[in-house]
Amino acid sequence: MGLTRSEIFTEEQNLLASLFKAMAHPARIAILQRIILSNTCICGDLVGELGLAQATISQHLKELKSAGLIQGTIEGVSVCYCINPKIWKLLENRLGEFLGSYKGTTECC
Amino acid sequence: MGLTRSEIFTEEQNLLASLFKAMAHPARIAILQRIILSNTCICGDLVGELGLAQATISQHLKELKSAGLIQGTIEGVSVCYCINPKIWKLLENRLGEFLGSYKGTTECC
DNA sequence: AATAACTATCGTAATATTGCGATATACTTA
DNA sequence: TAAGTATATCGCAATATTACGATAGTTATT
Repeated sequence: MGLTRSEIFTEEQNLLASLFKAMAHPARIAILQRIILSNTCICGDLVGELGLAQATISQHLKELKSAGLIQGTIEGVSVCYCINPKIWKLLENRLGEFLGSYKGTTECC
Repeated sequence: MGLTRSEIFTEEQNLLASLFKAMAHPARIAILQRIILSNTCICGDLVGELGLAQATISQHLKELKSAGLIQGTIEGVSVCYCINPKIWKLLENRLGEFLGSYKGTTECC
């Protein structure tokens, strides 16, 4: 008990859910917004700006990275993160498809 | 500790995160897909189709409902759920804005 | 009124997430 | 090589999520 039964769902359902999950925290939304805003990649700036501990920021970055939403490259002593364009495009497509599949035409409840 | 610090984020960030969170489970994606597919609302059909216990389905429906994504009306002995068009539109707009704010023009990392 | 059918809620166990201090690791510079 | 800077990881505590059996509540049918 207490464990998501991924095996009973389709790959599409699991994929969508995992992408949503990666973005299901305000700190991670904030991080993504910040990365998008300053097109050029940032890193430890986030710690000062978001008001969360360094360990916490690092953990959120790790989650975004393992979901594939961002990528990081070591740049000297710091790490430069940026959006992963490939996954971002995929996200736009799948999400657009999913949300667009509802045509709010017929009233129901 | 162990509690999301919503107060340090913007309303927009918290809103997006909460909507994502509501959809961050394959069962809830499946439920939404099923509701969208059979335009007319369903209910206990989900229990038989998804392979999760009735209590579990009910819990997921409650989460989708409290996030505003779906709405339910009592129809005799059963409950009829359907998409909440207002929130769905809002979701489409906000998400489109958010995802579209990234223009994958300049290479970075 | 009694029974059946459907859904919601309660209680509980297992697992996951969130946040942070402390520490480890990696690179740079003096 | 030593010190400094930046990031990742470990370990832990608090809280949240997931799943389900049991049970309660509600409406329909007999």
